[in-house]
Amino acid sequence: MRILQLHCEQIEYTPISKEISSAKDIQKEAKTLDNVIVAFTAVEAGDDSGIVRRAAADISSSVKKIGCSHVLVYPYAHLSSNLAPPNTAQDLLAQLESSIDADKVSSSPFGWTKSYTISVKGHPLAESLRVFGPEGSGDVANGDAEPDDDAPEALKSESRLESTWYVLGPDGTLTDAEKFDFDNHKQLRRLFKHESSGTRSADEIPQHVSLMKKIGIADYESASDSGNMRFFPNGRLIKSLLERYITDRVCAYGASEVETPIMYDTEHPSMKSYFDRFPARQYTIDSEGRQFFLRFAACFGQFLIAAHAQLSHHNLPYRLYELTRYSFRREQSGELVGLRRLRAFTMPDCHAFCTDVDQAVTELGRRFELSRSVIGDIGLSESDYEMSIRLTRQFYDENTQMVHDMAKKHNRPILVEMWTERFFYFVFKWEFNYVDDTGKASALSTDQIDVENGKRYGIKFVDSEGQYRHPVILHNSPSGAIERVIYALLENAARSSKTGTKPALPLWLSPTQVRIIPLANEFLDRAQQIADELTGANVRADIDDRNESVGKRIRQAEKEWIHYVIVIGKSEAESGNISVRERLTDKTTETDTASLIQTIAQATANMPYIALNAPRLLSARPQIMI
RNA sequence: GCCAAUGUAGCUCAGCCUGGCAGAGCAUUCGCCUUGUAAGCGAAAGGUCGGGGGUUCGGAUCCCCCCAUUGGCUCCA
Repeated sequence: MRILQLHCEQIEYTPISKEISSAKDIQKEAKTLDNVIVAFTAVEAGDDSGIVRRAAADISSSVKKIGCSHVLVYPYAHLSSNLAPPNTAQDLLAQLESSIDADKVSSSPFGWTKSYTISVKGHPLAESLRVFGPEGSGDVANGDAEPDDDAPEALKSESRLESTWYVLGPDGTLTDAEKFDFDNHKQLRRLFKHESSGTRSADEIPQHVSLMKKIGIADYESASDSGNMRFFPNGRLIKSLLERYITDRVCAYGASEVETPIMYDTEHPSMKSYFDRFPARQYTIDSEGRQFFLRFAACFGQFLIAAHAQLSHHNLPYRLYELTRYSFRREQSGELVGLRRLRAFTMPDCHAFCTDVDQAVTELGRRFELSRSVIGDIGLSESDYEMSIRLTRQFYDENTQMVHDMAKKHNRPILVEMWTERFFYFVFKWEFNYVDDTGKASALSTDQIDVENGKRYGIKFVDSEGQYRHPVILHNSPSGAIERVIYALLENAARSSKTGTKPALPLWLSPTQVRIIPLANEFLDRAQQIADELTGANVRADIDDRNESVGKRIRQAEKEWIHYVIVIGKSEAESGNISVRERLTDKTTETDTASLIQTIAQATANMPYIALNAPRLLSARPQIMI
């Protein structure tokens, strides 16, 4: 049985014509009801009185919570593709109507096509979908309703979730977070407040929102859904470089890259029980009567591949990797901000299938080092992020040494949330969080020890004694979402400009690394030669050949955060040298192309190179930057 | 999703309170200048004042609804 429950200002419906012969004859007149909970109900094959009782109890509890005591039961076949026979449905609907505990319960006619107009109230409990199956199968609640008796196990558990907050020092001391002296760890205090209480104070727009537009990285696309960004050439280039770098590193660590579908059948047994564990907001898509959801991570695709593989303990850890473009999460509209929180985002997602928790713990250590190294090479320093750990007390007691080793490596205090029992699929999880100047914390890198999904997805390996066992699974994103990395880099740039340093992107990510400015048209050929030399040495160089003053073109290069500017005039054309202005030091030096190439090669060593993603001549380039 | 603020030229914003010709700077185009390290000079073009409805002789301006962005709440697998 499926019930779409709507708290309405008003509903007006008019019976039009009989659809089935067993429908009762009635008068075709319009009916209007005000302030009413409308329960659009589809009775499905296999439904019985027990299910009706649970559905009635659920609606009754909504009546109490919402404080509206008029219910309209509205037969609505369109909620299901697996309907009960009409006679059964009519019986059960009548039972439902009489079992709801409310001052007034009415129903609209069964078996008639009806036209209706409806206006639904706007409050958190106004809309919810309930699916009631046979006893024990787990009912599903969706929408904004609070967890109640028919909510999934995970939600019920979460509401009585008991956790304690600590701070773990590099030396292994565990201090009650409330008693910890945060004076020298201001960002960690912000993280603690953000994670534990949820109260924040920010009255300014995060800096990266204007920066992402100003330097031509990304923008909102009003023709799409909120939280789906468009990336301009500069942004696409930066994303490509980050994606390539992270993918190379994950493959070098030992993962095999795969590609999996972005949509999955909601009725697939593994998905169904996963949803029951994590009823989240998804995009859904209909195709020939099947309903699909857009993936919110790469887990499903990789798990289904692993379930298909013939695994033995010799193969483990088995590491799969995918760069998801995209992962989709239909976050509430009020939660979306710039590049920090999106509905469609790019995420490196690497799973490792391990024989047991011990092997998982060892593997986790390797991935911790990988993540630290990746996040550092990308351009974020250790002081830019704070670490947090979530774990069960039992896991802590059994793996104290490993947790303390991580703390020692991190070498700064770590925020710890410890649960008395396990509610989620993981027993342990660490995260690096970027804390921005508005006090918001966002997770970047993360890894988790999953002790549940091996079984759920039927992933098996043969152990040394010939027995089938389910692996323990690690879920790692070494960098976090790519968009979020760009957000962190931009926020960092904005922060440095507040302290008097010029804002900049790391050189290896700069869309233009060298700008060449010919003083007059006659020097354009020489500028082209230099640009050719630089390009040949994997340096992104372009030429501002516009008929503008030198001052203006320098200023333009400054606004684009271009690290090196070369001005070519008469003396350079004659001497063969170049005059290079280095933006961060504000110094102009006379040198030659080869040594500039060497300087740049050293500063971008080991990082990938992708060619300029725009016409070389600025005169040929439309303006996107603001 | 809820509450609040904001939405005017490609961008940043004035005008709105107190209704009466749609404005500025930057960017764009054209012309002049032929440039030496953060804005050379002049002119032109550029508008569904977020969308819809209402009040009014007349609405960017007042009222209602909707959409988007941002902040707070909630949420964040």
